[in-house]
Amino acid sequence: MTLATTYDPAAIEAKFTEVWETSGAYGAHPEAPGNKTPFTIMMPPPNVTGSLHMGHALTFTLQDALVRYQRMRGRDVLWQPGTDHAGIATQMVVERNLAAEGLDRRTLGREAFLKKVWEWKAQSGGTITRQLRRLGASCDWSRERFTLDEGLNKAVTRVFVQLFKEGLIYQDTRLVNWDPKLQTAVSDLEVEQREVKGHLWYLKYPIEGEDGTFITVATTRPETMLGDVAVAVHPEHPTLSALIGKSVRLPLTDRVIPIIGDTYADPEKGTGAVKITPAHDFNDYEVGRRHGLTMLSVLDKEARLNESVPEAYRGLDRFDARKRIVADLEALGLLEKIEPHVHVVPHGDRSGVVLEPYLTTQWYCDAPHPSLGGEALKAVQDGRTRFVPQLWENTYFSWMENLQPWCISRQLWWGHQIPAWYGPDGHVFVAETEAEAQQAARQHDGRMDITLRRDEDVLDTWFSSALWPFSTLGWPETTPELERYYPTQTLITGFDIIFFWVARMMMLSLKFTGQVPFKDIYIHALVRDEKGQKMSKTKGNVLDPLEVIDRYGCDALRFTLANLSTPGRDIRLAPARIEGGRNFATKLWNATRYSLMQGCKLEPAFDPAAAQHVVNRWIIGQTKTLATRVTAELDAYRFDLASGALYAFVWDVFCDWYLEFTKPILAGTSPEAARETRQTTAWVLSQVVRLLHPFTPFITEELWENLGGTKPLITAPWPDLESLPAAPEAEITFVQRVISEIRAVRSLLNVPPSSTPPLHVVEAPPALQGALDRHRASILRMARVGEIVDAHAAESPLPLEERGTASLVVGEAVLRLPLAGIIDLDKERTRLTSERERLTSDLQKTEAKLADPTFTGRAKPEVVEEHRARKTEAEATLARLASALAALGG
RNA sequence: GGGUGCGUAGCUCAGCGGUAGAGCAUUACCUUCACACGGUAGGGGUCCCAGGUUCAAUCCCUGGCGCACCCA
Repeated sequence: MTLATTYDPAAIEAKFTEVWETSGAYGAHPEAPGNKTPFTIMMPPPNVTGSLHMGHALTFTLQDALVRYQRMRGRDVLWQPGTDHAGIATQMVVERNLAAEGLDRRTLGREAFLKKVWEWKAQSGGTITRQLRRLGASCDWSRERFTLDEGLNKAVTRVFVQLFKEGLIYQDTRLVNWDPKLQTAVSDLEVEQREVKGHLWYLKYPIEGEDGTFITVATTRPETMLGDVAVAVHPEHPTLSALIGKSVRLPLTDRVIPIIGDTYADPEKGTGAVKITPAHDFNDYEVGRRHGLTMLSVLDKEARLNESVPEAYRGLDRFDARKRIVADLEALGLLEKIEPHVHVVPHGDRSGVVLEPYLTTQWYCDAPHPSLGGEALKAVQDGRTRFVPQLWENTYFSWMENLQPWCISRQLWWGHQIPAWYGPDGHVFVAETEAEAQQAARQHDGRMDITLRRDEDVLDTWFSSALWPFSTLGWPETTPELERYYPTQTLITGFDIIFFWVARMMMLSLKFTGQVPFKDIYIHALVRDEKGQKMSKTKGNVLDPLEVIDRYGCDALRFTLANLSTPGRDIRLAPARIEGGRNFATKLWNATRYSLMQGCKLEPAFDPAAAQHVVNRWIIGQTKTLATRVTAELDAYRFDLASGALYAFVWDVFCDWYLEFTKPILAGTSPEAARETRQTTAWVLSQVVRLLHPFTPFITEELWENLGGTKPLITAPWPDLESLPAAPEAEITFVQRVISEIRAVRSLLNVPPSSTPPLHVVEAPPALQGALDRHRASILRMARVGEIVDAHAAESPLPLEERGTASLVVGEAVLRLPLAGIIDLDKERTRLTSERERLTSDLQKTEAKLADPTFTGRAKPEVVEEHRARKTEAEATLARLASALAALGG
């Protein structure tokens, strides 16, 4: 079989994507596990209507690498795929589409609207999973789940009802973060605090009964003054505290509100007095509760002023109202001053609009409860679940230790509708089905026919994804999958959803299964552009993974992403980096193509432990070292180091040295050595493609097939080379150094590539002489040397200086390159002199250390020993250099 | 304001108590029979600054300075 001259990723990718999936290679096997240990990893479900971006490419590359690795190690792997309904995001898209047709969801009605969303899902829902296949994601697609499918819906309902029964889900009326654009409540996590340049308005409130005296309050939101119910000053404020107990007449209204004492008013800030608007500010809300103040809501769902305000302002948008109120106060002479002011303002992370603290009734989950957040915190503290890199546990801890009740209801239609029904008297019945709710209602009410109204709201999408690790496996049923694959081994995800998702999975998994959902949580970085900026469509700096795949190949992208995945550091991805990955793939392709051309073919009977030729024994030992290294790095989630080790091996060891060393053997006179070399080459390549397969699955599968692999590489066992002998290093290292030295000298002295001078051996102990003999052909070829001769036999009557000779000192060997008429003797002298200077300076440092009794006394013995050896070697090399220089009259 | 991480070659980053590394870029040479997406050789670094610990600090500690992110 021969390989195409040029590597064409597209054809290979299409072929194996198809072959792998249809062959069942991706599937988990609960029914016939044999003696395999399960390995489970949950795919963080992407938005069902989303499309693949570079962040996905990274996370799924790493997941797939881990999964392929574990599969090759003989685990029964379940990589559970699926998608998320992404409530707000999806509903927003569909509403936008409707708006383009001049429709809106309310005129359409709930049922018709949901039909539209399902249509949209049907239309765009397969996009991301198709794209994941192109990335090579080897998940068990036959088990794909969706957060709104029937089984998951059942799990969500079960969990909601049980938590409600335990009092861990409850309704409450309090301030929430309200998104006036989307007209829904959102959770604390969906709030983005943005710093904005605003103003501080100083408003003068007339003191009741004392004409001409005022108290001044500073506010960033003058429009809320219509909802003020008090003015607060610090009880120990030197001047203002005297006003406590008095009242002010609230301008623009006819209301009289009290001046109260509360430590919330900071004497150092603003004027020392603050207006209190409990229905529109989280801090004021607390003050209001402490003082039993009324909560006066002055905004409606769309953040327009409502009927509680004087008629002139009703219906005004909040920002129009601000201008109007400021103008009116100014006209009344009640605006003291305006200062520019930078402050943080909450924005909706989806809608981007300014959020309003808004008084509504919502459903809450008691996340801080010991049986939820408490357990989730403990599980990481006691190591049942481990973060990798570990530092992320601090992020997790700080969140878990300050948990707030989680607002789980959303005023949306796309999602899991809350299983709660209201009776005519407003009593709420929470049940898994309407029939059960009816029954409970009958008992409550005593009547047979009661019309129940279902709660219209849906649950936060993260509520359903929090159940993902077990709901996808069939819970609440006790399925074989749940028994076998839960708890899972590893979760791979980004740090941005530790709170949103990871923490909540921890809570609800522990609560409902009694076990942690995963043992390891591997947190990877964010992909940024080459300047370190977040990729975003508006900035126009996105790299589309699919375009990258088209251009460079999927393996190039995957390898590059894995290689850049340094723990704790973001990835700066530039096209030049991916080019590097592509070049690597091409290099591997060409090396294999060449090997195949040489007739290298996998020989099942080949025993690497029995190889004879030192070059082969060397590369086999190097391969063993590589396999050990890659395995260890993958076990430690060091995808960067594992891929880096493979890169260095393929390029610097296998291609640059081994293949070059084998050329004379293959062209040589010993058929036995040539045969062994062919088999060794094929064997090494077969190990390398296996070790690389998790990173670059497509090209390795293709190469493997061509090398003569019988069963698909995806199912091949992971290399275990522990029993092989270590590499004989010394001889090959010496030969490499000889070749490198000659090349360096030639380059420095501008010896033309076409000239092939002889190499004279002046001095060499028997072992090194033997090495020079054994590797003669390689040295001639790789260093472009004409012949290797004994210097003493070859001595010419002319002095060295006149002949023009370059000297090489390689360990215990001294070699010469006679370069008569070619080299510049001064240059050679300079070269040797600077070499001597460098060594002398090193030697002096080493000697100084050894002369220091505190060093020899306190340093570890092996370190001292190493310095002694260093000294001995430097002295010997210097002596040889000195005689070389002397020969040149230097 | 609280917290975390990062400052190492022109760029992007490894490394780590015992004489500084890679990739890319760059320079010179090479159409050497796998590969120019290549080969060979080279240049390039007060390892942010200042103290401290240590026989020994790029690495550990303290304090700065700068950058990024998270939380309030």
